[in-house]
Amino acid sequence: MNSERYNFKIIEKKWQSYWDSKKVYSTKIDKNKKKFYCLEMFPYPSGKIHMGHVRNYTIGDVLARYKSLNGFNVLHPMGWDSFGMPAENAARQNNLDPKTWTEKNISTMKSQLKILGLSIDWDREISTCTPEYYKHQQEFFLELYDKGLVYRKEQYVNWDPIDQTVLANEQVINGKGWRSGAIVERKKLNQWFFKITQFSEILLNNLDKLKSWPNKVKIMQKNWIGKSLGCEIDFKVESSKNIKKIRCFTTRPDTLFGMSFLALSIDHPISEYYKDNKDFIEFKKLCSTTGTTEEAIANAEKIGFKTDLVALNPLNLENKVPVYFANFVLMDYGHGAVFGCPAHDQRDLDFALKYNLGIAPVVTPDKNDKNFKIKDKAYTGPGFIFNSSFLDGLKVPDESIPKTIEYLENKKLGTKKINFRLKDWGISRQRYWGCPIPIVYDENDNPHKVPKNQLPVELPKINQLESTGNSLDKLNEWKYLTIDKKKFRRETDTLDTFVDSSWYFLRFCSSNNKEYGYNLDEIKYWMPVDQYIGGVEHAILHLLYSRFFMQALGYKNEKFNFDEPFEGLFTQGMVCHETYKDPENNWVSPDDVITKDGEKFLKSNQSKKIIIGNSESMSKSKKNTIDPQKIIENYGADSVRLFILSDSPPEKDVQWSDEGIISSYKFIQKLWSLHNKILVEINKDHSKDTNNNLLIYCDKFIKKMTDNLDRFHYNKVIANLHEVYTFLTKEFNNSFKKETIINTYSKILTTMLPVIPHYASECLYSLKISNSRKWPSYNEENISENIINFVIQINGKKRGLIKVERDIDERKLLELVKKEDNLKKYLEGKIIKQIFVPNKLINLIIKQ
RNA sequence: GCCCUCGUGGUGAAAUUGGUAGACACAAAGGACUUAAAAUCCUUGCCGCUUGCGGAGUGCCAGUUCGAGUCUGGCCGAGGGCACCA
Repeated sequence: MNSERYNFKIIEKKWQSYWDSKKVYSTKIDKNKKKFYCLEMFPYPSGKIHMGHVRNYTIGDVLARYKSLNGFNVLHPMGWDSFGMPAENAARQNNLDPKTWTEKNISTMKSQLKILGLSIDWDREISTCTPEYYKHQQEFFLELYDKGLVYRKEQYVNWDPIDQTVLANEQVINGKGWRSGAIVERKKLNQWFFKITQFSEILLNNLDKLKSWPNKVKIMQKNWIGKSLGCEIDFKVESSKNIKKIRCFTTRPDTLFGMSFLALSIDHPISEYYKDNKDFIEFKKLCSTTGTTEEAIANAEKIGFKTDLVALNPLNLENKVPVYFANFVLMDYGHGAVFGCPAHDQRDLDFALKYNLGIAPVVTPDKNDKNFKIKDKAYTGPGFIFNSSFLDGLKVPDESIPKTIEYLENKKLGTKKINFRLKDWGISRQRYWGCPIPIVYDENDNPHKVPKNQLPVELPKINQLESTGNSLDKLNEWKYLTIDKKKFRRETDTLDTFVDSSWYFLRFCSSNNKEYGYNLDEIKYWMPVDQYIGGVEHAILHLLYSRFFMQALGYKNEKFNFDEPFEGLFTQGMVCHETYKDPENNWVSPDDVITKDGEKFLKSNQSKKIIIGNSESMSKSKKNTIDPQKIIENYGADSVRLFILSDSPPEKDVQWSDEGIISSYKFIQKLWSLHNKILVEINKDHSKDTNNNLLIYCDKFIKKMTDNLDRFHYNKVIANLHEVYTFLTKEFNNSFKKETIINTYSKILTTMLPVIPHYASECLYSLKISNSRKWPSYNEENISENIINFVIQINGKKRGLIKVERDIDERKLLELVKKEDNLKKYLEGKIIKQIFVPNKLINLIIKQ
């Protein structure tokens, strides 16, 4: 009998080298098999893997292994999102080049991922910072250029003064750079753009097709694209200046009769007329102090600057209203001008109340209430138009908006217009460590494509980066070149790293294809990604850009047989840990904390008590991280996988706990001693089974495992494993035939393969059964037991539970109920109603 | 301010279509084994009276229903997202 402890160190290594040497997870096209493309968001090689990676890749690995057991041809690749700023920052700090730093990190992290026992096809590994990868990206850039989807324009950009780089709008968080945290400045630069707005409509509409995406993400993207249907209206202006009209965009033309002012953005062209006006300059200054982000301004006071202009209501020329500059109107949406209808827009109402402007309601919620009044809350709900001359009686909003637009168009007063909030994607970055843009400029500053045969434009090697700004721009021997005796200057900006990750899933389908970024046959077989798994922080940027890339690449020549890159999306929660501080308010790592008598102290100075803070997602800045490598070394990969899945559903945050990982480790040890007990039991070879409990339970168990794996309820999968352990420990006090044990137990072990692959492989191996690894099926008939617990309710309350035969009828059951001694006291009186749910419950309504 | 999501024991959570609330695990307490400790195993959601039984109970208040954690309305609280988007 083999009763020694389960030695994960030997066994995990053994199986990992077996999988490696046999290339078990390397994948090829097999048209006889259904494919499954399982992809986790590839990591940025920042140094070492963290628990977030462990969770992300464990979830993906469980799925990949499960699908593979179910007969799918599974593509499960991994790579490195290896361009980006941290490499530059680290290189500056350590006086080395970003390439060396990045390559070292990749090698560390790859070895760490390997000891997790992931079923990854490493033959397809890619790294975005290699010329083999970005060569194709440069080709795509030029393709998009030819298609008119790339353009250059001068624009105000978000300038990060610390990182000396430009940020996309999406990368500015509360007016600060998303990485450096510096307050963002406005600066005018020549920039390259991808014309993502060309696909606004399709990117919006396709969201409906994405049935297996979280609703939350779809709503975020929908809001981001921000389609609104409305109307452009030119307001005639009476003015001493040369101003004839002001164009506004509105989604509520039906409230025109309630107009009492017109408001302009401070950046509106008309502001030119006031640029020398001292009061206006003061006003502009005042606006800038309130900040530009919505949340800061949300509760800020609405303020305005009254001009000497007067605007005319196109539907009622008698109605002449003042024109203001106002802090709540944005220049980069619509035309930077709105008409104010205080009764039906809260901002307009706040503004009107401050400046004593008219508040005329034109929508009433109740058709008969013609005296509807507005106090301090604007009415934006449905209703009927009134006080509006020929518009009166129209139903809001279904009739009123289209009818008003129709009227305005007929009278040539306005034009129906669809507006999107989405802006084009600025892709230029003033950085060294990124993909070079394959463009050169002639002496007149006209851009030219770098010829295809000269691709890739390789990033020149640099020994030491300049302390700030773009080192590439200062590298004259690279920057200036001659083609056909003409002098050129290279584009020294590099591409936003979101470009790198916008097509990597295509590259994985044919990582080694030299001719082109992908091979169309491979794409047609593998794409789309069946399940994409990653953090919700990429809900908008990365996912939207990837969706755009598919549209852009497939655009016109329609090469792809799919619209959307990611069929299914799963966003996993974060890994959290308590935060610790010493009495001096410094963050303390869990490694430096010791527990004594239920209280925590600083390990190096045990008189210092630790202040325990909230559990927050693991981050270096709060020092509440746990190093996965150490945990794997101490407890094994299977224990870590088991724990990271066990406590919370994968889509929610999970708390890391030392007790939890120890408990998972112990559970595997317990499974192992049970396993050895079962091996002994098999050899006893009883001639027949004493009962059929094992068979019934096994089928029930497989059904539960199957259901829970299908629905991503991995925490319940772990619970099922605990249950089957408890069941088996009890059941093996009975005797079963060798055949029965092998049949059921090998199925049970097979279901463990996705979660704890090393352990389950070892157990199956020691059972000496054939190597065919197939997800077990279950017999639905076995699951329905013959004796069931029937719930007895009296007046809606559960009063008893009786064991009866399956499919018992109502009459028979009632007889049994009446015989039950402890139910008799509830049954005094007359049964006036009874509800019978077959095989479940009976509810007796009794009147006393 | 708007949009979305979520409120279940000391804690993380289960409860597929409305039908046995608290599976599974962590912590704590008690018990068993042991000379003792560790390890292991068992018991325990709350309140009330003697093992048993009874009562209340899924953020709060109503409603629908024979029956509500689950459905509807209102309120309170937490988290996430955002663009004052007209």
